[in-house]
Amino acid sequence: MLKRRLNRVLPPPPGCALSLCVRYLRGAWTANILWYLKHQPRRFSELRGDLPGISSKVLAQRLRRLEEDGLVARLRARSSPVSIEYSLTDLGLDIQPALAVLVIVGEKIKRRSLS
Amino acid sequence: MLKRRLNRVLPPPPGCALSLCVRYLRGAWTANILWYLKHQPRRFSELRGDLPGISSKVLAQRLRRLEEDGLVARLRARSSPVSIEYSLTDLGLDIQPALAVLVIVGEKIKRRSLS
DNA sequence: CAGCATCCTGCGAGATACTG
DNA sequence: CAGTATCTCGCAGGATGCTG
Repeated sequence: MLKRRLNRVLPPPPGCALSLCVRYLRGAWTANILWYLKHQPRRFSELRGDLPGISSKVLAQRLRRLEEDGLVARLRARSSPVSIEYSLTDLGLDIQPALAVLVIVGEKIKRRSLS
Repeated sequence: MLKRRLNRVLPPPPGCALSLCVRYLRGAWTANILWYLKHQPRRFSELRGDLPGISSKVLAQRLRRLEEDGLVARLRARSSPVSIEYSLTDLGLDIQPALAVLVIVGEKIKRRSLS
């Protein structure tokens, strides 16, 4: 059956740069995954440790989409005990400043909600 | 029936500042709505014009959540022809720099995908 | 004008179990 | 270790129509 990847969800929001970028961060975990890849490549189970509560299914899904979107690269490091490293591509690096600002705003929000 | 608002979606991603902030931008239109409120207060139908393709239902939902989250303020401007103005709160202003960076990254992405 | 009501689709996510 | 399979739930969003 023809799979209808018609982009029905998130379909015709204005094609401006903001929507373009936000689209990459869809999903509750996506931004955090990119954040933990900032400093070094990480393996699947390392990322699962970084993100307490994520299921392997969701992590695999997010990583797969990030790879499709060209933000994350996949490298099979070893094969005897299977080991796969995920790292940021150039595009993934480009998006990091945006995440940094989101973190700063998030901390402001946190402080505000405490007071 | 007891409505189970258990926050099942987006529930226990690490409670870090990044997740906190990303939570406010959930939804395809949210970031754009905030963006169009940046320079001046806007009325409902003005926003609908700003965001070609959005339905009034979705716009009303997003505005309501933004109001709950404390990012947007609602002001009944006139009552004879009902007119309601939406504007950014201080918190809504705080998040603007993050959106600005997302726009810049989005433009980089756009340029990259053209070449 | 500024929405709300209703019905429907598709995706993100959780839980659990299983595999090479 | 790095996933896949199956099931269920809830939300974002579209379409259409209606209201004060």
